Amino acid sequence: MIHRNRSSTIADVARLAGVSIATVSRVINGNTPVIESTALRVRDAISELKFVPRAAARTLASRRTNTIGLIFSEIGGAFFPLLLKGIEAETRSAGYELLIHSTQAAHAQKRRPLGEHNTDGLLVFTSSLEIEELCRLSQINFPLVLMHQTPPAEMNTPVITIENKDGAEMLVSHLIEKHARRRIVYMQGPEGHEDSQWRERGYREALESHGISFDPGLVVSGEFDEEQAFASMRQLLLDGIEFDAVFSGDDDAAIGVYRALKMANRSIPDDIAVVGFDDVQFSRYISPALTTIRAPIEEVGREAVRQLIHLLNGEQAQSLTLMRTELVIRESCGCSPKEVNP
Amino acid sequence: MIHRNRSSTIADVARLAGVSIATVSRVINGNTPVIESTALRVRDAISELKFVPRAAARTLASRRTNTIGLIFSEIGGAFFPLLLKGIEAETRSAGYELLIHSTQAAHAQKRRPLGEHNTDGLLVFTSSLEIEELCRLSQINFPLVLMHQTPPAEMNTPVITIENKDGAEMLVSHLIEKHARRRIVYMQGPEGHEDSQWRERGYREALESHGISFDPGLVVSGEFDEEQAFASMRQLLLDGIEFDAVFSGDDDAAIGVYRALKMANRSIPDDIAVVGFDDVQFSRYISPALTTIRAPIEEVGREAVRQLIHLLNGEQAQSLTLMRTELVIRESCGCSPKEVNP
DNA sequence: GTATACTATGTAAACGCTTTCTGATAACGC
DNA sequence: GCGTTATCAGAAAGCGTTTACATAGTATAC
Repeated sequence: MIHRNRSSTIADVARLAGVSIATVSRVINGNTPVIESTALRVRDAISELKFVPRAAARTLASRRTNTIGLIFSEIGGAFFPLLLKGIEAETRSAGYELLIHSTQAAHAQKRRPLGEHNTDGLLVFTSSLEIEELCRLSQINFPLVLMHQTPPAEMNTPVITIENKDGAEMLVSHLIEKHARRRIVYMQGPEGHEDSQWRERGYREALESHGISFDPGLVVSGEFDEEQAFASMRQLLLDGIEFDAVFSGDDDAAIGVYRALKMANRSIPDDIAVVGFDDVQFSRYISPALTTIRAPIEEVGREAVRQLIHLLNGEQAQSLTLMRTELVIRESCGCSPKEVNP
Repeated sequence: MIHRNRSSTIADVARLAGVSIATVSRVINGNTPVIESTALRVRDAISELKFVPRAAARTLASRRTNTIGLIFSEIGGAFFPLLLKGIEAETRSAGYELLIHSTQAAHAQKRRPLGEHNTDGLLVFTSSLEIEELCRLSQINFPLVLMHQTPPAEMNTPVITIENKDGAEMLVSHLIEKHARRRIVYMQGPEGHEDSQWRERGYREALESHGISFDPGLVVSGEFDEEQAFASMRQLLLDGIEFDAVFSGDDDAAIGVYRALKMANRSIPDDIAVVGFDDVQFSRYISPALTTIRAPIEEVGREAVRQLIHLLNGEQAQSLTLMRTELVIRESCGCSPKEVNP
């Protein structure tokens, strides 16, 4: 067994190229001019020794980690891959590394959270970080960008989110205008969930602008969750509440609604129209295909990174970025299919 | 504007606690005994100053990054979130950080890849890293664990993968035994894809053990992709090839198969039974619900991390870990539904 | 031709920890 | 009581870079 020979350092390169380590550093970083002939010798030496600078040493000396941290609470959601994809791509092309962290219950306290000690800036998804820590970071002026979460009033942290209200309004208006629905159920997401609050606002505004009065009895809990939506829908049916459409809050909940309605032999969309929100992968495949709202999740990720990079460069960042949402009409609202779907 | 006051260092803590920095370090790392009364003073000082050690300085001094790298090629796939979830959770509970990297075309060369310089060990998913780099890392004895990819012969790198062959065999045997299918199409994945090769082997063995001779005309390209599967299936139908079942290679391809069959007015499963592989989220929701194979993806991720940790601890790792797969019977094979699905 | 201003490179001091070596004190055996 | 061994804590030497400062050499100005 050969000992793992300590890999080469900048000093080895300097020796081989016959220059000082400072010059090697300059060639690598390209921030100070080095005469081409010298640079060439250095580059040759680098590739001959397969030299790769140690990230830790650079960080220690330069006080920049070259790393962005991402904090989120759940990997589960169907949109997470898209978000991550956008973040990863943009982080990459900005020349940063990406450190990720979920704050699932179990290990929360065990780990040192991401922060000044190992990242240059942080991307925080919804409420995955305690307000307290958020404030601390904000106070020490640590670069921070929030996604789908408005910061406490005194913090001036950039936020990227989607047009929840507009999306919901489009959906509900479509049900009212094109399908003459008047008694539309809204299923709320988890308590205090910002996306849900905005969607509810859009729902209300759509009702209002069409002269339909708001009926609190039509707002139930769906929790953005199939099972909870199923239970709430059954209850609604058992209670004999009358309604002709359901805005399920999100696509996951729509599945629960479908199950409950089918079990009760209500036809979708003839008896009850159903619409979701998110346009996750399965939405086009369920039967009838789900009318929903598509949000540019990947773009949310990219934009969040861009704003963070602005902050890292000491530039001004946009304090609120709202991404446009888009109505995706399929069959569950009562429109006719445009294509064959399984 | 207040200057961002340089955050406190180990020296500040030492001063406040009236000890040397060495003692502070020992209290933090807990690897050398420190008398309790002293330790207490140090801990108080740490929390008073809100001291958090700089990762870079620790890494530089200790030559351990405390970080695991994950390399993959595509975030897209439906199983990626599960894999990541397993990896994240296990990494976390082992006390490591997780650095992720995708090798999507565009930025591949632009970035310094993950490696010795910024991680302690690497998790590599399928063929996301060039063989060359893989060999280099292996040669310098860098801790490496592969997922769903067998290493080149001379490398002795641990591999975690799933029982592709057994799964395929279960599926095909089920079609033969329970549904009396004899002419079963197999749709291959991408050229050289290991999962696909094993699935094909399972397919063949199932045929053989039931006395059905292998017909190369029933093996077509599906590429694990909806569109490609759709095209291949249409071609098969146009060519008038006779078959009574399709093993689509994976669930994505099954969607394409569904579309082609419906378009040709062939009933699933009465005319043609269809089975997939992976059990992604939509499989239970499409109609008819897809019979498929479920693999413990999350567990693959966890196990990969565990093996890597073994390596990091200088212990022996298992060279091959095969995760058991499970037959999920729904309707598309011809079995009757057990529950109401949308 | 000397004074001046650049330019390209070298020197050496950080950066903030871990860890080896060493010393002081206390505990122990006899 | 003295020598020996444990135990705890400090001093100081790195770890491998970046970068402020110094210097030598060259071009520019007069």
